[in-house]
Amino acid sequence: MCDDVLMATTTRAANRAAMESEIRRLGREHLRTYGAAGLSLRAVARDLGVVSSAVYRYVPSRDDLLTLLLVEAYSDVADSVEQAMEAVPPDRHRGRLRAATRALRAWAVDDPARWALLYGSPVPGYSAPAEQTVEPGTRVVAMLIDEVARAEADGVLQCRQQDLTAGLRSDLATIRDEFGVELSDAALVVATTLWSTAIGAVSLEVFGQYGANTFSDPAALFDVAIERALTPLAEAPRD
Amino acid sequence: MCDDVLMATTTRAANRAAMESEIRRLGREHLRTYGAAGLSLRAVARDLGVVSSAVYRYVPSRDDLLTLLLVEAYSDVADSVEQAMEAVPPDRHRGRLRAATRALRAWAVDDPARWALLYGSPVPGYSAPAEQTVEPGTRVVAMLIDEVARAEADGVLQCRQQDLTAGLRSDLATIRDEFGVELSDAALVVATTLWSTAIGAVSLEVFGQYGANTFSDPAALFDVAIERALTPLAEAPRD
DNA sequence: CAGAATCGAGAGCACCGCTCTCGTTTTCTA
DNA sequence: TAGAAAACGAGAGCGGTGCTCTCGATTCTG
Repeated sequence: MCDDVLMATTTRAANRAAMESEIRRLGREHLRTYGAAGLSLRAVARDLGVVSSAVYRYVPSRDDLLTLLLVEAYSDVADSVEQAMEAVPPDRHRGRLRAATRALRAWAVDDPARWALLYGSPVPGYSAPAEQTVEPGTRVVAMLIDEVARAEADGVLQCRQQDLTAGLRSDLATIRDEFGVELSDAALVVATTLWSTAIGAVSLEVFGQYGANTFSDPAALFDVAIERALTPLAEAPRD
Repeated sequence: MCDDVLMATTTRAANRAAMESEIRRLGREHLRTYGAAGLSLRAVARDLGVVSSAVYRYVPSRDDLLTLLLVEAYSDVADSVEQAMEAVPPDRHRGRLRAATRALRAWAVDDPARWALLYGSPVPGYSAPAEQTVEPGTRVVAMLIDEVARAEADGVLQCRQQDLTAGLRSDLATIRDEFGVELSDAALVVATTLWSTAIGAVSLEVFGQYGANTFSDPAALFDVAIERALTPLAEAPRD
């Protein structure tokens, strides 16, 4: 009896857990295959062998499933970047940044649809709930800023001060506070520019802007663009 | 009679022309409002005061309308960039490139949905026909490359040669041929990096990756990122 | 063990892209 | 200028979408 009750209890809960994880899995799969706007709950239901209305027991709406996958993707790419950075010694700032951007690109190339979900055009009619997406969504750029800050602290960042508008100065101050990090305006500009360049280069490649068969070695092109963005950082020995 | 015939003749043709331009206009409007994936021929038909099947007399399919708007957008942004560049004297290469990227950003900020159509995630299930989109789609980057090439020819481009892989060298050679322009590998890297940075910075801003109220002056941030990408170019007098 | 919560199925609503047919109107041509 | 041909708009229809509601059946719980 007790066993029965426990069985029964776990049966329900286990079924629910299995269902939810299966929906996520199929969601990822459909995202990969059909893209964000092509994500269809009915199709997921079909693959699940269940009628369309049934999935609404587990997922409030299509947009909520999208949010789920969005948060998951942000976390995945951030984990991937983090892992790549940590594989390089902490004092090799340039090497760590290089590894970070390479991991970013590799993740995107491996799953273009999820990259599109994160950094592509917003899905029409869908706006990601900030309270769920901001934290995982800022992890990557936070790591870049942090690394540049540590490079500056170590005195290996050589960049001439640019003329900045008062508005921009105050914006940069806000960001500094937000990420809780100490670095100069110039260093912060280096970090955000690196970020822009990386996002731009990856998106151009992944979204097919280079044309079908233009580059046989897009990774090499990506690297030289990143190296250009990294010029203010001194090369560490054996970097 | 002759008048009648002419009237009649023009009535048909004029009606068709008016219809087609109205569909384009409504297409642009819907694109702006609902995004690429939200572009619906039925909705256009409704706004046109006509039954849905009627618009198929003028547009073969939804995707063809999308292609139409895509080509139009590529041409618009290229025109805008071209105009901005031509407003700066031909010898001020850095100033011209600055003006070009600023025009690019201004165009995108003014119409984010069309920017998304050009440089955002591809619309699922839709792939732009290369024979129609490649030419207008490469105009902007062609202008950037051309300007950098002329800067190098004028001897105002100072960039140290990077180590490039053999594959990348041959890719760059292909591009040089494609655009029919003479410039060094290093200069071509400068140009493509500038392009990446510009696209990345604009997309980050327009797609809302900076967060809702992070930057009060995103144009200033864009400018400093571009200036960093433009460092290899000497400043012209009074630039 | 009975009441409550949960579940899957199914019908239904409004929307989508797209195709086909059917009268009407306009244009071309003999 | 009269008749053939082309173009046109309306409407019905097909299969797809997200999402809501109801209705029995199952499962949990007090």
